[in-house]
Amino acid sequence: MGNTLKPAGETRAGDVLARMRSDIISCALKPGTKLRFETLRELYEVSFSTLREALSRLVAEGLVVAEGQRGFLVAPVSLFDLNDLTDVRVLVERQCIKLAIDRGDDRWEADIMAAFHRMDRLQSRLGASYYLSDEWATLHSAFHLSLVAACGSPNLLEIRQKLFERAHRYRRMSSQFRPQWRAKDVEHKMIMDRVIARDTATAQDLVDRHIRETTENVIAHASHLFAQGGAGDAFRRPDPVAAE
Amino acid sequence: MGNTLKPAGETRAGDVLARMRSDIISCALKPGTKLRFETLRELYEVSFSTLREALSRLVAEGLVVAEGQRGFLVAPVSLFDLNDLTDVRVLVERQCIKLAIDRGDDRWEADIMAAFHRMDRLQSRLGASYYLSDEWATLHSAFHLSLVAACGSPNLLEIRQKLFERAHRYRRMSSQFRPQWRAKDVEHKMIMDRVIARDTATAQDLVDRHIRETTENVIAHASHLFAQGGAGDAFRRPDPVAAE
DNA sequence: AGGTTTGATTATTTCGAAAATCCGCAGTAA
DNA sequence: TTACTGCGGATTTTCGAAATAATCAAACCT
Repeated sequence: MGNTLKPAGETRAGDVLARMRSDIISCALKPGTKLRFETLRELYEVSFSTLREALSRLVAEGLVVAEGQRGFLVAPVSLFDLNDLTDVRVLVERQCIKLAIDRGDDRWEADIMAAFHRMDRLQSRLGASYYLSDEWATLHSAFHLSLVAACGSPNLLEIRQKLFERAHRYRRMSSQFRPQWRAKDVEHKMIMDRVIARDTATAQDLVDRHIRETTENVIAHASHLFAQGGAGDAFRRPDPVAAE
Repeated sequence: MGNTLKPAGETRAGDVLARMRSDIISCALKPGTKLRFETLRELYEVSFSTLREALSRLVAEGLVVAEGQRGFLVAPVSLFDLNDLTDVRVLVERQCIKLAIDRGDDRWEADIMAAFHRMDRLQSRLGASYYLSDEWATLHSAFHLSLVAACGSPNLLEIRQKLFERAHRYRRMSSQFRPQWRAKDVEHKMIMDRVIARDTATAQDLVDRHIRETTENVIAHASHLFAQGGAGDAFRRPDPVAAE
């Protein structure tokens, strides 16, 4: 049991994967742009094979799409996709909440409170613009995961996590414009309370609203970014996205 | 608008992907087997890079799991995974059915009947052992897809399709032993009738039972194939979410 | 003897060049 | 003009070898 702890020992592909994911979510790589290998090779300082590896994994996460043998593309954003994504997330999250409340134990409750506390403390420390911090995003993700971690379904959790990551990009697009995140603080606390009180129906409804209201916020403040022509880009004109 | 204009132009990686998927589903590559590159390179007659490409995509489909920097593994099967998979499929399929019935048009109804007819005719032609045929499996898959094709949610359909593929491997494991598929014929017809009649609740229940009964059948006849050692707590580890 | 380190062996990951493919454009014919 | 065909440049995909990491076993220390 010598090396159970190796957070530093990461593969090069894993490193590039993480950097590209971050760049895509932060829109440093804009939605819809073509990903040319030569350009990426300079940008991330790796070879073709390593890039291909990272690209393949990002395709699996839905952040990159493969265009046959015509290369790769940053997954486009659209109003349609955002709404669809939201509906699927609500379906999955409601089920996760239900199962977690049915199956969760004391340890699970404690983990939720710990995750909330960490997120809450960092919020206080960072002040008004916490929602721009990558560190807060991580704790926010961990909090929502802790709520459903006890659901007992690895398959559901994996699906949920992928959807969460994709939604994260949309959230980020709006948060850089106008922060309407103030109300989210209390919402998180309310959700935690109802979950730990094992009030399934109310907890589900709160999470449902939590997700849908965030989506509406994004649509209100950032939808101009993905109305096909609007986004300015330094490289090429965005291709009209194939309908299906 | 026809984007189905390239059936011949396939990449080498795509070809290997298809062959490996087929071999995994048919259990020619047994669950839990370590996939050594050198072996695979001889078996499929391609190079490391091409293999890696195919492997990556199979990981995305859940038919192969990656073990850090310790190579790849055919995704193990277990009673736990089968039950979990079934529950998630029921959740997703019920929602798909509901949405499709809400949103489907005449064209959708016609497509369902066409898909059923093709499946039904092939069944008659092949006789008693139709369920072993790859061609029938394709038509069966197409029939179930046609039922939900009008649901209007690309994200949900993509998730559904991946789950369907994984379940296919389990179905195949039992069908090679003892065929209990006789009743499925009438079930398919009943489901089609209730869907086209827009009887949402009944259609959902029928599909629900259709899936769960198949799972029970698999457990009854093939579970001895995946009772490897103890409980499957060491199976399928996706991305560890960085807590800190 | 038990447990740990060292070193050889095996397997995976990464690399950059070579082959295959795609895209745009010019030239030709209807 | 409009549509078809064949070249030239650019991009992706594939290849096999070299570098990196993991595995196993024998030797070493306690």
